[in-house]
Amino acid sequence: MTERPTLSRAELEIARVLWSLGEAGVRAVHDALPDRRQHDFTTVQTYLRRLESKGYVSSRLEGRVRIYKPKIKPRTVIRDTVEELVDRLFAGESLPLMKHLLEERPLSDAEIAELRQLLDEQSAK
Amino acid sequence: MTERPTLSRAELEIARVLWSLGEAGVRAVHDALPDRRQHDFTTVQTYLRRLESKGYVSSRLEGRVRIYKPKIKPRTVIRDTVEELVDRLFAGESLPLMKHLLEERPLSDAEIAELRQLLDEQSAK
DNA sequence: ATTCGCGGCGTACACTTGTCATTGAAGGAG
DNA sequence: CTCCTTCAATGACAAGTGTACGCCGCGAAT
Repeated sequence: MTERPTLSRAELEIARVLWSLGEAGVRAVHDALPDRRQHDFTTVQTYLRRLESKGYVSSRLEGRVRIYKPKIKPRTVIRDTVEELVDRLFAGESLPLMKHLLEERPLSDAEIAELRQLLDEQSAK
Repeated sequence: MTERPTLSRAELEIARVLWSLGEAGVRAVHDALPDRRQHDFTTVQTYLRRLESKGYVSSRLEGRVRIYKPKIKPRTVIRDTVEELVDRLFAGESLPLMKHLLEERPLSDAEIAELRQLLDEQSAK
């Protein structure tokens, strides 16, 4: 089993942005971060470097710019991260987390419909 | 707004155990931890001490044993923690997290029914 | 009394994380 | 050519985190 170190909170966000961009240099990632969480350019650079040393992304030098590319799929990272959260905060039960989400964060009708859909598929199996 | 420092992953689990016990000394918390995550007694003691200094629990000396008691409700901690996760890993959208949970972690029929129930209440409003 | 076992309390210590400052090369503006 | 902007590459550093160890005192067992 390939044991990768886990990602810190800040690194998770950088990873997410990189997934959404596909591939990108430091500047692009920096600019794509949500306003309320602006970091210094070099901070983002450090995160990306660490992401690489932890094995989550790869990079190549393109001209004078280093381009980073995700190496591990979102799915995988999300699975690991969520599993750990559920483990620690909900004793391994995912239902309470879902209930929390439903109660705490309002969903649009469309979203509710979508969830119903998914539930149907689940029980169909 | 009372700004409390956030809890680390390990501290979250200790907090969860303490909520489930209501009040407890170090030994009780230590013994209530899941097998796969046993820590040294004094490690648990340290976590509890830190939880207290971060303002999440209070304690009193009862005889020669220090009893810890949660000060912040699970609800609150869960809200903050989940919100941060959703923010960083899902750009603030909770639906993708729900979808992930549904796809990745199988639910029993009873649980599915319970969720349907909740969805109904949501859309009723 | 002496010795155990348990818990409290203080302290430690390496590793991780968040956050930059610096230094230096490379290209474009003038 | 010279200056300015833009990155890359490093180095740094304080705070946070995981994980104890050691000494001390108390009450129970010998």
